[in-house]
Amino acid sequence: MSSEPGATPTPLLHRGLSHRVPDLGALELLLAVARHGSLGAAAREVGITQPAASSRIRSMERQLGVALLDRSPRGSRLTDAGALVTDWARRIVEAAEAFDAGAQALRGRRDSRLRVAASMTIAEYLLPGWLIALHAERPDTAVSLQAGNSAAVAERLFSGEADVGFVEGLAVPDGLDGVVVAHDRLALVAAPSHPWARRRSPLDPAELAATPLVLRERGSGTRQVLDAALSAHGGLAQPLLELASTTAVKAAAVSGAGPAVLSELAITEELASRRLVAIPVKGVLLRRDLRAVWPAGHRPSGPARDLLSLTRG
Amino acid sequence: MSSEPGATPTPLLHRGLSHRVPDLGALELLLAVARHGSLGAAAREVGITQPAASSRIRSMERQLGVALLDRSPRGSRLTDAGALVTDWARRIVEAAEAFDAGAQALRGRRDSRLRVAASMTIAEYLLPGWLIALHAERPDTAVSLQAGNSAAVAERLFSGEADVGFVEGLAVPDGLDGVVVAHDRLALVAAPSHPWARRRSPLDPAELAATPLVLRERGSGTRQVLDAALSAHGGLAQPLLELASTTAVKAAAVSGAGPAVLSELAITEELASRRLVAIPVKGVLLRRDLRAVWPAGHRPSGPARDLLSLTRG
DNA sequence: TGAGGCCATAAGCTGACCTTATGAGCAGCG
DNA sequence: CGCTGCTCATAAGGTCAGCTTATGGCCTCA
Repeated sequence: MSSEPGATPTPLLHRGLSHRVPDLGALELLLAVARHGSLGAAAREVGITQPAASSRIRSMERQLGVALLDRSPRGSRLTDAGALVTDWARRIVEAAEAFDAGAQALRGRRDSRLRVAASMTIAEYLLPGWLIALHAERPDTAVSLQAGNSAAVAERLFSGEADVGFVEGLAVPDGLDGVVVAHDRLALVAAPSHPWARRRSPLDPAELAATPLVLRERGSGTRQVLDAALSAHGGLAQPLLELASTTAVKAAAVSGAGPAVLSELAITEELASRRLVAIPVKGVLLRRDLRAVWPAGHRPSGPARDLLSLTRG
Repeated sequence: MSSEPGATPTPLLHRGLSHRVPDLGALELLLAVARHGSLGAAAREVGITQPAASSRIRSMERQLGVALLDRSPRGSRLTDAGALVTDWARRIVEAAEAFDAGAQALRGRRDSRLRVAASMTIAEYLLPGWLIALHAERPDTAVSLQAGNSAAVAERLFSGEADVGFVEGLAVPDGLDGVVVAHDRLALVAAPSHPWARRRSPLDPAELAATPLVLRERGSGTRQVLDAALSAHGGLAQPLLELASTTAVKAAAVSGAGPAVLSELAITEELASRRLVAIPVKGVLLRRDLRAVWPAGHRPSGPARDLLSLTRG
């Protein structure tokens, strides 16, 4: 059993998150206890027996090294630490709900009642939330999702493979009608250690254009918007790095490779924790519209309409 | 083994999230595969054998009903669906990292190198992110966290039980110095079905003051700010509901009980998915400062300084 | 053509988590 | 006072997911 004596500088702390964070089932159980004020009632809600719930919460307390519940013969209430842990747990569970909503749509069969085609950014950041909301209002709507670029979305709409599409970009593709459902601003960001992070005055667009950046590859939606916005200021400099995914660009920027331009949607987490810092730029509108689209003249009805009414009220 | 033919209209869909979402270990493994482009390399990173990784990813694909990887004798790459799933998975893992950072601080012993006392809102929403960032820069800083209201934070600082504190509120408690590290705006929100959600013009403060709201109990930070802001407009009406936690208020608002006033920090998720809608209010500044604080004259040094430099650059 | 990367399969072990059965503490009530 | 009904805890036993090791096939490159 790995009884090698020396070694392991950081003692056992590096066996991965999953050994330090309770699994989803335990977190759901904890939320249920918080709601009901009782282990037994929570157990019933999640479909296990009371002893199972008792033991599971107890091993979670052992794992975390923190007492979560005040148990009494009249029920169980969260301790102060327990309340905090429960709130953090709720965020994991919410992320898991979004994952689940997305995964179900991805698996969705062709006979789904609502077939959605969406661009990557929208599928990644916005759609799971919409699907959760849709499920809350119309629980029996089976949704299927296909992700692709604007051209692929348009094609699926024309061929009848999709009921409604979502695209990001400057204009509505030919032959489609659409409404704007959200906006996405592009932000210039850098690691906090970058000199620009300390600037007090907004950056000049020409200076931005002249500086090599970490970017998505040519042809991506983000890159197009940026190209267009900076064409009046001398055009984009040769990129510092060209990467294939938003995630890769983000990782490069966080690790200090250089400044990057990314969708606000992609970086809220990083900004909140100051892994990245936004750098204001003077007078350049790095904004793009996110639109719901459908074949011209065929305004969506039924489930597609339900979905749209969620996205834009 | 459940070989019943017909039946089950919603087949087994209600056994809880944890049966439909892969566990954290599997998600971490997937992220590692995405990074390395190889099951074997990913397995090494997370400390398991290659066959274990292979089988785990495969059962994840079975569970989700979606192919995640294109396997080849030269490695494995994400499919399109796999890329989406991986992005959604990353959000779960990030939430888990925040949970872990918070939980470690909560468990932290008194001999930790950095002892933090923070108000609930800050401990809940901001601190985990800061701790992740701190850990990235100073991996061996052991942090302990105690949560409480402003008075408790001040007390811990005076008694030397804490090295630095974080409070929300209108003013710095007596005897403490501080700097503003972030702002928190209070927002008026309601379920999308509420009439106010359809308003085009901003609400009049007097009308807001006159309407019964879902609120935290008297004495909470949020409530104080709201009271102060509306005292000039006739004072707050009798609350519709008075609840003990931010979460409970949020849940009530989402379920349509009535309009509520909540911290922006608490509702980003709900706004993004339109489970809640923000309602503009005319000319009332519902803003409060979030401050780092320390005993007057004893500017923080060492680890506390490191933490502060993360929160405000 | 052999070395070294990739992935898949098979057989066997372990441990986490479930169940059922039971007991003990506290409240309300006739 | 003792019954009923709620709470939580403990004990004993079964099941299954996920791990390991051992192996084999495919592809590339020197």
